[in-house]
Amino acid sequence: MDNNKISIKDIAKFSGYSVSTVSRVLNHTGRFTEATRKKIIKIANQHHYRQNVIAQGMRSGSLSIIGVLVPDITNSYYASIVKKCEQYFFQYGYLTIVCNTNRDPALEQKYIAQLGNHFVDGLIIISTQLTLDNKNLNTFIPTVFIDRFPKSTRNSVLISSDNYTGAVLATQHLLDNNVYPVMVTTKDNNFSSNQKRLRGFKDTARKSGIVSPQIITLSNNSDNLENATKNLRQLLNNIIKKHERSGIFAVNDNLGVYIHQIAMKLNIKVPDTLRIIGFDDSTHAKEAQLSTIKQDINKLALLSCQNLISLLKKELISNRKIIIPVSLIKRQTT
Amino acid sequence: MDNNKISIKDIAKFSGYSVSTVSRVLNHTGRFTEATRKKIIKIANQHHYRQNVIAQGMRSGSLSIIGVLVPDITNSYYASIVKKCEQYFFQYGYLTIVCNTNRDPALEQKYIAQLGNHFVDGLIIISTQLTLDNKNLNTFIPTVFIDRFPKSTRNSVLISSDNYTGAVLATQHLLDNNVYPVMVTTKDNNFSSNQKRLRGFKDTARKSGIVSPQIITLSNNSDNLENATKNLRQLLNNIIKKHERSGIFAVNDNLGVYIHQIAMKLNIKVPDTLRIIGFDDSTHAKEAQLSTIKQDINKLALLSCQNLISLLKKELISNRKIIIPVSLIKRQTT
DNA sequence: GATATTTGCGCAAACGTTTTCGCAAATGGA
DNA sequence: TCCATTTGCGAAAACGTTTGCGCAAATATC
Repeated sequence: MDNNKISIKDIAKFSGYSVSTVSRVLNHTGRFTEATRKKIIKIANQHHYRQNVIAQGMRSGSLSIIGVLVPDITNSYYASIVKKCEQYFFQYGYLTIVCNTNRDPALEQKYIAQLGNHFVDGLIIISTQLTLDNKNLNTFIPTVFIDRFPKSTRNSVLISSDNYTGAVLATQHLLDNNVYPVMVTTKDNNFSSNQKRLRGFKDTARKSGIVSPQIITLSNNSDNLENATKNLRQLLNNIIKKHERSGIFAVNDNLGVYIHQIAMKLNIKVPDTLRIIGFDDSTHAKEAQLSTIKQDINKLALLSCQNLISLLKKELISNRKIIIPVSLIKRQTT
Repeated sequence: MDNNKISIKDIAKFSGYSVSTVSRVLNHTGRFTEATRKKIIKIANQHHYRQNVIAQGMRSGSLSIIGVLVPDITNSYYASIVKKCEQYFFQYGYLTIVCNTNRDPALEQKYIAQLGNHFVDGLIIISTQLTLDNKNLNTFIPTVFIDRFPKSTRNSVLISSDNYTGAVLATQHLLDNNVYPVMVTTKDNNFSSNQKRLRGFKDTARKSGIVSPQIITLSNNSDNLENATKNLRQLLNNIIKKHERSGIFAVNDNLGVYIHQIAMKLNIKVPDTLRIIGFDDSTHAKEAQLSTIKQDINKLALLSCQNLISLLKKELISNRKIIIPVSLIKRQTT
């Protein structure tokens, strides 16, 4: 029985034609008679011939694969991006290798090193490192960085949402609600996106006359919120004691939803006593009816894909740092 | 400047050694002096040599890639499985190509055909087709099918949760609550998993004396729940009018959570007037405090990976159809 | 010091394609 | 009928590895 090891050579042998003719027929290039085409195709089908992309890649120098690195595909934000990318690239003839870096810089490096061995034509990276050690990126693989950028890059495009303006919108929204704004964030604030959100909050609060805007940094990262619960209860109680009308700007929706839940457990009325706004517009936020700043994930993903394709085609790229507008979504928590 | 096109040949030239010696040094195989090793490694590093997996694949016949097909990576159930698989396979030296089949059988076929061209060593498939047309699977790629199985398979392992028993547990739980059980499902019920859940419900309800158990099939699939809202409102009202204490067994958590939300909007008290139980134990269910049947996703994914690796190693596999136990999770909706 | 063994390394083939070049046969134009 | 062009197809090289084989030099054995 012929299992899957039928090559173009075998077909050449069986059909009596040469390897080159078989190749031309199979690729519909060059010259051949309709008669030979039929014979060759027939034999190829009979033997369940499958083209060997490895050998093709050997010749062309490419496997037509794109690598996508995300911290954790279980997170709906990353999942959405990965899905869009995968579907977009498939239309352009690329398959997508997905890597969960698990917020581990060393693992991220491993993946990049591995993918750098001529596996992929291009990369989409949502990095977990503040300064991406680009030792492994010096193979100059065309790369689109989303949200978090390495210090210096070559052959790449940087894309992110407008985190600063988003924070301004959120803070201003709280101020417009006539509440005292407090920002709650996590230790992950070495991410450039989080830093921009902090800055937007501070600037806006100061502009409204608050001299030293209050920022609460929880000790744990956003994955491990449970551990921060005790702190959070105290903090929430403190906040509502201090200002009779206060509003929390949570650095992301996960945190915002979590704060909302704790407030409910503490019988703190939202939005009457406490207002809450998040950032991201995740599915969680939708379900919890959390006000938030909406990132245009579709646009983000689409632009990432388009720019990567442009990089691959070596087209001229005018704007190598793209900022995508965000918008305020008012829901029940403000 | 040497970009990323440095081959083992170039290093041979630069170092004065032969290609074979360079290869042996780089792979730490065969014989060579420490001195030559140092020289070669140095030159390789200087020129940023990266091994070419395509050429290696050419020789070995494999790229060490696994393909994972899921309907939609945005769904947390599939995302969890993909993540586990990807991480497991990476430890074993495999990268993972992820494909969103988008519940489109034709697209699924396209992916399988593409991956069949010697791209992958093995496949994990959560199919969207009732009967998987295995024309493209006759390349005998080792495959693990999760949840939904094709009619006939070769070189594959089938794995799913115990959907039947899960449905029995859910239904019995409602009966134990002394409520009249109604099952709500969607048009996706051509999936073998859903069919098993239906059967489990019917059997259990009948056993309790209900002659013709009530099953409501919503017209739209689980992605498009909004369109079913109007129906659902009427249905819920009908149900609670008919039986003073009723309980809904939703075929999956998405649907269960959705029903819960609508019930709240209709001011139907849950669990007092209406009890609800879902299936899957998704994150949504946790957040909504929905009672549910918990699938052991970790075990499911782990066994899938282990069995695929076994298939790849051509190990003897005793059990080619694996059923994973489920358990009842009682929360606030029952 | 002669023989046997080990060591270090090079040669060349092979993996499955695609593509350039060239040649013979077929076709066209007068 | 003769020459020019077109057509169909084959030979061979190339892509970057790995690896079996062999050979000379180095080392060990007595």
